[in-house]
Parts: sequence; C-alpha cells; structure tokens
Amino acid sequence: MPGPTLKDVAQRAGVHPGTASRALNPETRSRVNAATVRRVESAARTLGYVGNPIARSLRTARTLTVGMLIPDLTNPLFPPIVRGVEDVLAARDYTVLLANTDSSPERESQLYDALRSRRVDGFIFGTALTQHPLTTRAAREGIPVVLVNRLTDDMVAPAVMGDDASGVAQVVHHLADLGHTALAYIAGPQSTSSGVIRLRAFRQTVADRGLVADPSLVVVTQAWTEDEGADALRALLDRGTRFTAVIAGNDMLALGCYDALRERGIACPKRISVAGFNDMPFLDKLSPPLTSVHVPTYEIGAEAARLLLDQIAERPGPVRVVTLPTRLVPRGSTAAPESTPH
Amino acid sequence: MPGPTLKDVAQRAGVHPGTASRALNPETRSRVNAATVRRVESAARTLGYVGNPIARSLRTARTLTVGMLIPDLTNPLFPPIVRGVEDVLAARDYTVLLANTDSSPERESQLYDALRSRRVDGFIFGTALTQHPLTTRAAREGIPVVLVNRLTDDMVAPAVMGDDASGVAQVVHHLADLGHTALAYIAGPQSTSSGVIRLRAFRQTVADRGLVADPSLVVVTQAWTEDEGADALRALLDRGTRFTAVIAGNDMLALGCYDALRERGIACPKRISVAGFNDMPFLDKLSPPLTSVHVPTYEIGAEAARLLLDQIAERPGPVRVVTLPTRLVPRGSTAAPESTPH
DNA sequence: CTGAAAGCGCTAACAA
DNA sequence: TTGTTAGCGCTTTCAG
Repeated sequence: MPGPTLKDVAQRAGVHPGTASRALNPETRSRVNAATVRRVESAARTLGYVGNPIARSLRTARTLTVGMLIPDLTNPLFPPIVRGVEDVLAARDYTVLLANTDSSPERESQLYDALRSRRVDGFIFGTALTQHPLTTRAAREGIPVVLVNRLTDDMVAPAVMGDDASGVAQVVHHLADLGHTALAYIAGPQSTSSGVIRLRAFRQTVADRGLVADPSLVVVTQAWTEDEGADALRALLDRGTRFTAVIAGNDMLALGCYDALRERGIACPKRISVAGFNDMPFLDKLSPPLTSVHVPTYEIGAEAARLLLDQIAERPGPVRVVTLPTRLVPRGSTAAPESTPH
Repeated sequence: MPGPTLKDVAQRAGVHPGTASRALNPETRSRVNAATVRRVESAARTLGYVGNPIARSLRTARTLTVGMLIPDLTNPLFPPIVRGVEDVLAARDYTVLLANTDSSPERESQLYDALRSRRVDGFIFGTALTQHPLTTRAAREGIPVVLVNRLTDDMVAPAVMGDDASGVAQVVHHLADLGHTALAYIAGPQSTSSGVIRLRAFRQTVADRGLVADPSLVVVTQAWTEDEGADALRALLDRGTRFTAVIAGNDMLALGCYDALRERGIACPKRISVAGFNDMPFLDKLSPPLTSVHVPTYEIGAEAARLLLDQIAERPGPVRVVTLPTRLVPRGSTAAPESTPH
C-alpha cells in the first residue's frame, strides 16, 4: 500500500536518494550523469515509483494546487469556466480545489482561509461582487490571484472577462437595426461588476445611437433570478412608458420576462422583443428561442488559468485585464416591432 | 508569509511542541491538562496559528482529500451531484479534487493515477460505463470507492443511484393512464448502466401493463446526445410501426425527438407525446414543457459522500447500494392520444 | 500529564 | 557529478 519511496529507488539503482531525486526531476536532471539517470529511471519504472507530492510540498512549500471560488457550480454559467480552468491547469499538473460561496461574503472568506491553510499556490475568484476584501488580502499575503468575470475597483489583480460592453452594444444595435427606438433594460444587481458594466454600456449605446433615453425604461434588480426578471418586467409594463423591446442583464432575468409576458398575454416577439445575456445552454430550445450574447466561458476559464500560472511562475505578463470577445446570437425572440413609430 | 508553526505556539505557551499538538487535536485533547489546553489554545489564537495539513498528511498518511471522476462537468446532470458531494465533505473538512474524463477510459485511468499519487483518501466515480477496471483496481489497492449513478457487474463497491426502474415505470404508467397503448422507447447506450437498467424497466413495465411489446418500437442509441435522439426518432417513424408516445432514455435524447418532430411537422403532444428522464434545468421553459423524471441529484451526491466517509472511517454501513426515489414530473409534452384506439 | 526523540518522503545547500 | 546533511511541520511512540 505505501508504495516504493525514493529511497527504495535509490537503493535499487545503487545511488544516494539525493542523486535519485535529482535524476528524476527534469529541472535538475542535467546536473547528473546520463548513465546514472538511465539507471535511476529504470529502477523507478520497475518499482512503479510515484513521487509523493505531500513530501515534496512540505519541502518546497509549493503544492501544485489552486483554489477556485465560485458562487454556485449549479449556475450554468460556471461549469464551462471551471472546465477551462481545469483543463489548462491539469496539463501543467496542477489540481483545482473548487469551493462554492453561495455569494455569501462570510462563507467566501471562510473558504479562502480553508484553501489558504491547504497551501494553495494561487486563487481564481469567480465571485461577482465589486467589493472584494479577499483580493486585497491575497495581495497583502503575496499570493497570486486572478479574477474571472469581474473587476475590483482598485485593480489589484489581473482579470479575465467577456467583453460585456460590446455584447450589450451589439444587442442594442441589433434591436435598433430592426427598427426599435424605445428599449427597456432590466439591469442586474449593481453590487456586481457585470451589473454595473452592462447597464453603463446600455445607456452609452442608447445615447450613441440616439434612441429614447427615458430613465423610466430602466429597472435595477436585486438578484440575477427569474423571479426578479418577472417582477422587473411587470414594473416596466405598469409604468406605462412605451417600449417595444426589453434587454435583460442576463438570461435568467430574460426567462423571467418570458413568464411575465405570458402572464399578461403579450406576444413575444410580436409585441415585445426580448434579449438576454450569457447564451446559457438550451436557449435555442425555448419558445421563442432566446436571442442572447454568447460569452466565451470556457476560454475565459482557460485564460484565467494561464494568467495564474504566469503569476505563480513570477512571469507577470504585460496584460493585466484580458477581455475576450462576446458575440450576439440572434434568435426568434427579437424581431421588428409591430409598427415602426414615426 | 510562512505563518506561525506549532513550535511557535508551543514556545509561546511554554510547552513542548508535542504537547501543543495534543492540546490542539480534539482526539487527544483529553489527555492534556485542561489549564495547559487553555494556554496552548490562547497562544494559537493570538499567533493566528493554522495547522499545516501538508505536514500532517505526511505524518498521518491521510490527506482529507477525495478524488471525484465525472465524464464532463459541462453536462448539467453533474453539477448538482458535485455540489452534494462537496457540501457534505466540506462540512467534514474534506476537499474534493474533481476531474473530467470525457468518458475516455484511458484518460480515466490516467486521472485515477494522478489522484492516487496525490494520496486522496478515497474516490467517487461518477462515470457511467458498466465496465470499470478502476473499481477493482481500487479495491485491490484497498482504497475506498463509492459509485454514483452506476453499478458495476461485480458489485465490488457501494453505489448510490436514483431509482431508474421506478422512474421509467412511472412514465409508462402515466402514458398508459392517458390512454396510450403503443409506446416507443429510445434507449441510451447499453454500455452504460443507466442505459441497461432503464431499457429493462421499460420492457418490464410494458409487459406488466399489457401494452404493445413490439421490438420494432425500441431503438438503442450510441450516445446520450440530442443528435442520436433525433436519428432514433426518425428511424422509429420510418419503420412505420404505429405509436402515439415515445419515451427517451434521457432528456438530451428527448430534445432530439423535439427536433425530429418539428422537422417532420408532427405536433407534440397532439400526435405524439414525448417524455424524457433526469429533469434537467429549464425543461419547463421548452415548448412544449418536457415531461420528465426527476432524479435527486444533489442528494445522490450528498449520500455518496456520506458513504465514502463511512468507508474511510472503516464504518462499513450495512447498506451497499442506496437507491433514492425518482419522481415523475408531468408537463405539457404528454397528453392523451388523439383518438383512443380500441 | 508532559518531554524527548524519531521520522513521514522529499529537496537543497554544501562538500567532496 | 555525487554523497552528506539538515530539515520542511507535524504526530506519535516511548519514557519519565
């Protein structure tokens, strides 16, 4: 059960453990006689030797592990990101320790400590809050961090994100091109960076494009949930301000719009067009299929992992914030308005 | 950066490191003078001491980590299972090392080795193949394993699964109660235990209920994918054998049925009812909302974690295979057939 | 109840 | 190029 150790290998190869260690480590192999290397390697192979990372870590103070904090794995946004991270890290023999915060700051800080105590070599934070004491804490403790899908105000850590602003702009232009002039917007919580960035981009693009910029066409929600989306659309409809299309800050909010529209007997896209954001799985199966903005989640994760490896290796790349392109995916939920107003 | 060590704590408390260790460990605390314990604890607190699990593991040969192998985190079936596992394990200070096999046996075996070399205390296998050399390997190596969503033929490890047979039976009865007599079945790959169990249950229930048991009403697919589901339904329709409802081995296959039906202009549920299995997220948003069988995925993961902890603690519970109840979720895709045949 | 000592398996100076 | 030595931080015998 407790497998062969380096000492066993050394013994069998007739060398000292130290030499065996050097022979087996690619970094130091060059400093040892080629013949010896071969002898050690063959001994290791016949014994079925596998190094003990625990012992190595104790000595080197590096664990080849990375902590990843996300709000909730069950949210379909995250699995692809996590896979991107894992695929890149696994190729470099790193392992991910994943933890779900459920967006609770206390739990987040608690998990941070737990992972810290496990001596992870770095962190990937996939949590969404703009306020983020952890990031500064990590910076203070000198531990590498990469942010995913979010920014801190102080920009103390590198980040990878989808180009939300461009995504929102694409949706607005898409709808404007279809002939819509009055667009409503359902914004996500302004405590999240996506919430802030997307709303800002909406306002900006609406202004640029010369569309109706009525503040009563914007509702800010408290959470990225279907219920909040439904409530928001109801509020919008009740206000009486005319609009022919609604853009939701993400797909869940858009699903809520579907609910509210159905409940009020309003046809989509005939009377109101709806667009979401994130391009969750199966949106093409909805009725009508939901127009959304595709975010390259897998690539975001992969890139975050690469940045983190760079940081761990103390190769601080020149780029601090990587923005990956988003892409409008037009589907059946957006169409020209019933009658173009003059 | 390298935080205080046990030695520091001991020094500050004026005791030997060995004593400090005993005082801090709940298992051995009783063998230490209460006053001393208090002194050590206060020293630890003021120094902000956190134990080093690496060093502990090296000594105890236990890592408080568990390896979890799943085909693909991106498949919506798995995130809830993983969360169930993580939540239960985290509460016991265990950490999950997650790895995706993409259903490749080579990769699976490779990942097993990688996790083994990291000295995980046990494994949870969420892969689906009936053939599973890894399970026997683990048994031989004396390392605890729990299977999730699958069974091996030799039953060498405990397993947790949804009650697939009951789920399928519920669907069959549901359709029969609606008046259907000729049910088609699209089976998943017979190399997976779910594929086998569900098909068997279908045949059994059809026989029990005295429904049409025509072999040409069954198609076996090569993969649990939408495309395979569409192909299967096309094949079924082309055969010309009459049927008014089709049960798919899982939701992805059912989505494929939607595609094929739409393509042929066949109304669902008007002319053909469709049912899936697993109750993936957002099925209620489809049009028509897909009738499916809910599988308690989170609980399956949680229970698997509990069984694994039992095994690790050498408390082999009496139960070897835990089956959790599944529940039919009737939605709009199933309805009475157009005209009840006599 | 506590101290002393040994050692888990490995790596990294330092010598030779 | 290789051997020697000294731990990494912790637990756990064994004495006392």
